[in-house]
Amino acid sequence: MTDDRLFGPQRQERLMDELRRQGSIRVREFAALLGVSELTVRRDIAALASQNLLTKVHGGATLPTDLGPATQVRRRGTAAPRFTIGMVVPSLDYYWPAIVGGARSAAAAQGVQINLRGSTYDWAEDQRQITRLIESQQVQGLLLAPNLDGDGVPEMIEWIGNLPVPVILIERQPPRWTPTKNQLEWVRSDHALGLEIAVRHLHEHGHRSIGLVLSKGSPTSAHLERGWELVCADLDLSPDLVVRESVRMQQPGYRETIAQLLDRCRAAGTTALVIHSDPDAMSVAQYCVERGMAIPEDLAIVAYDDEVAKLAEPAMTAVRPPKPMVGRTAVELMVARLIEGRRRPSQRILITPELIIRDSSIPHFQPANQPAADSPPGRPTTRRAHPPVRSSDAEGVPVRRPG
Amino acid sequence: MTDDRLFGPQRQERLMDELRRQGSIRVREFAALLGVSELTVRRDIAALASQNLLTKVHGGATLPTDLGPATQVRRRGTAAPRFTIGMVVPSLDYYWPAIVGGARSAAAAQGVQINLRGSTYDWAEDQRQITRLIESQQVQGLLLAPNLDGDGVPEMIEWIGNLPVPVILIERQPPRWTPTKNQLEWVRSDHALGLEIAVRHLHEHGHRSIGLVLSKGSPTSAHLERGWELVCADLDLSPDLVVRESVRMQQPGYRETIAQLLDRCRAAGTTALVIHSDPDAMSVAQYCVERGMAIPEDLAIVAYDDEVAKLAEPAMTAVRPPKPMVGRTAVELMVARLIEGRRRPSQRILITPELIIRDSSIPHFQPANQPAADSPPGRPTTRRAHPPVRSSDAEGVPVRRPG
DNA sequence: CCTCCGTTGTACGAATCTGAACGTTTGCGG
DNA sequence: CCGCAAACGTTCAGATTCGTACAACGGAGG
Repeated sequence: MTDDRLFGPQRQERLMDELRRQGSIRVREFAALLGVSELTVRRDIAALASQNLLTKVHGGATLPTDLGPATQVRRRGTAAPRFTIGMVVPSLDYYWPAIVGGARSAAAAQGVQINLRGSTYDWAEDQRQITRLIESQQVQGLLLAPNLDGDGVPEMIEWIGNLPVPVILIERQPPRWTPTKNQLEWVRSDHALGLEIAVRHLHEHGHRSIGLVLSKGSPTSAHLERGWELVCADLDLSPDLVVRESVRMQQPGYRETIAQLLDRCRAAGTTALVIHSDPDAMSVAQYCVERGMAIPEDLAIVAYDDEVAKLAEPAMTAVRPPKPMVGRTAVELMVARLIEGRRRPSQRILITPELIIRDSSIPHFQPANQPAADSPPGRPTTRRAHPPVRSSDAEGVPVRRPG
Repeated sequence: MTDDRLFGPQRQERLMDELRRQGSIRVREFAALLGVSELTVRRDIAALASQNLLTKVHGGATLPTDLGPATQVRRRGTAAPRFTIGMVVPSLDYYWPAIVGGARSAAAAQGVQINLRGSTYDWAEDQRQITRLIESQQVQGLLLAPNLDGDGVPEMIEWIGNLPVPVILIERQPPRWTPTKNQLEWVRSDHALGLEIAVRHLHEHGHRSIGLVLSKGSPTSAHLERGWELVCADLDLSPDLVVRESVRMQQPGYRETIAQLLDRCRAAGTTALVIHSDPDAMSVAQYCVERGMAIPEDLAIVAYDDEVAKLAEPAMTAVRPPKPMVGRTAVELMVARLIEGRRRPSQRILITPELIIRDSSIPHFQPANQPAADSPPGRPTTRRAHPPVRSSDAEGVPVRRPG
């Protein structure tokens, strides 16, 4: 509670800060913001302009631009400078719609536009789409999700890094170091951690032999497998029971695969499974029910991914990758990048998936609260400000941030 | 405790302390606070300003900044929700002021307040400060940087995770998984990558035997060492020449340490060093100059950290950790967390350091004279080479195991 | 006890910062 | 092309702050 008034240099620093954030400043607004006269703001702007730290324009100031003086400061009311961001995702009907949705909603909030292209998991096709977007001259930035599993990754990264617009990878992680001036930025779900959360959830409820079913060919699998190894080592579990076959219904021979899986479980005394892709998990659950196995009691299941898990019977406990948040964060990061330019340090962001506890992992019980069966070590009995979220509360209603 | 009168140096220390806490000082207020005359305060400020410890401004003083000095503000009258964020950092006079500065400026822009506490690298003291902040009931969130090197880390993490307000760690990375409903969030500089950038810079300019000097006891060292191992493996360099002794001037016996270091360099044919902490790097550089070694030509040096590197002679090439950005990002993340509540998925953010190329790593370009004497086969041109990048070695990108 | 010297406090003119007024310029719409 | 409204910047005035000049205070040493 000192004094609201700032020193001149502080004011100027603040102004530059706002400028870097917003891309432009209007004299009137900034004067009101700081509670100083407009004249003072103009004086500050003049001083900063004389050092080439900003460009004076009628109505305010903008970041100094190499491309000649900017047009005109945005009028009040418009939320932000308008950009168009290109987005190329490998699929428009699986996994990605939620990410695109998050990106769109963030774009709307930021006053920018998304130019979406569906591609495939093939790099050549990606390249085609990207080239087309660039050549259209309509996009100032790109959100990409190329497949980084195959060969030629360094070449891909270099090609991407040399595009004339900033790029942010979504749900992809390039090599540690990229041969570009600014390291390539990315935003992705931390699937390894998501898997770990699932396994620890099962472990906390007494399961000591846990298996993992992976969908072959998904870029996610690699992360899941890594998380699997780490968590098994930490919890002293055997990491051996891993199946790398899709057990989805459409898959030919899926029943045999499931049968073999269950045999292995029986042999190893395994009481819980984490299954990648909730349709696969549902497939296993249904098979079990047909065979007379009770789902949480005889075999606990946690699905990885939460597209349809809540529709299953019983409703599936599932790890929900933060897809909308990935899209949203990528857009916000891109807007910041576009506004602040290449001097902004690059960021790499991991977002944590969420465990949605439903009925396939722990027995459904009545409101009368009973602590988990046998609680392994590390039960923080401290005060919980907010109780953990149970299934019913996860309606699938996306949380939209205000603004 | 003592008599109410302080001696000059004590007063100045107090002033610096207040300055680091508040980001700025007003002569009138500080004079009233200490019960001395304003003139005395001005004299103190003038003295400190002459040592570049602060920047004198009309009405008081601010922390020194690169350009147009100043930082913090308090915004008023706008509709943004008001929060107060507690911040506990282990030191107020080394490394952290820049982070605090970034946090303050972001806080100003977001219309929130920072309640800063200086602590030590000792957990008990941290705990005391944190408890005090919580009990004051004045903070809605906490930015913490506890020392995670010693024992009892799981307990610390759990204690932190059960605080009644959200927490974000800055420049610290807790274990992969934390036993809280929402995984603990953090924002930190990617020092490992920063080191890699430094090494690759040297590698690009022809150096094939590179050494590393680490400051013992710094939390940063572990990250640097990790980056060192990774980059050496990638570039096929020997990772053996690592010194873990401070070579700073104050250090007793630093000259012997440097002498031994240079002996090892000579023996191994090492032509370049990365040295943690720019004062240490300057110390080595000065020693070399005294011994008649030319700095970029006979031994290239990249300093890690960029507090004073630009003041050296020759000006030091340095890796600059993105400290202000770390502070800023943490505040922005906290504000988002406070607005959106605990349903917002947690994020972990890595920010890339920046390589500031000055004169200690590549020969200063001279227009008329000879090209660089007989430096290693690097080109003084600015064209960027494209060093090889191995594909699947990135941290977090697992190698798929057969069977 | 006295003097020397460094530090601190008071006084006051100079310098700086800020804001209001007002004539001039710029941008925008008809 | 013209006119209006907003934005700009020069000028002046009020308030605050700065720093030199000089006096007062207190400890160290002779």
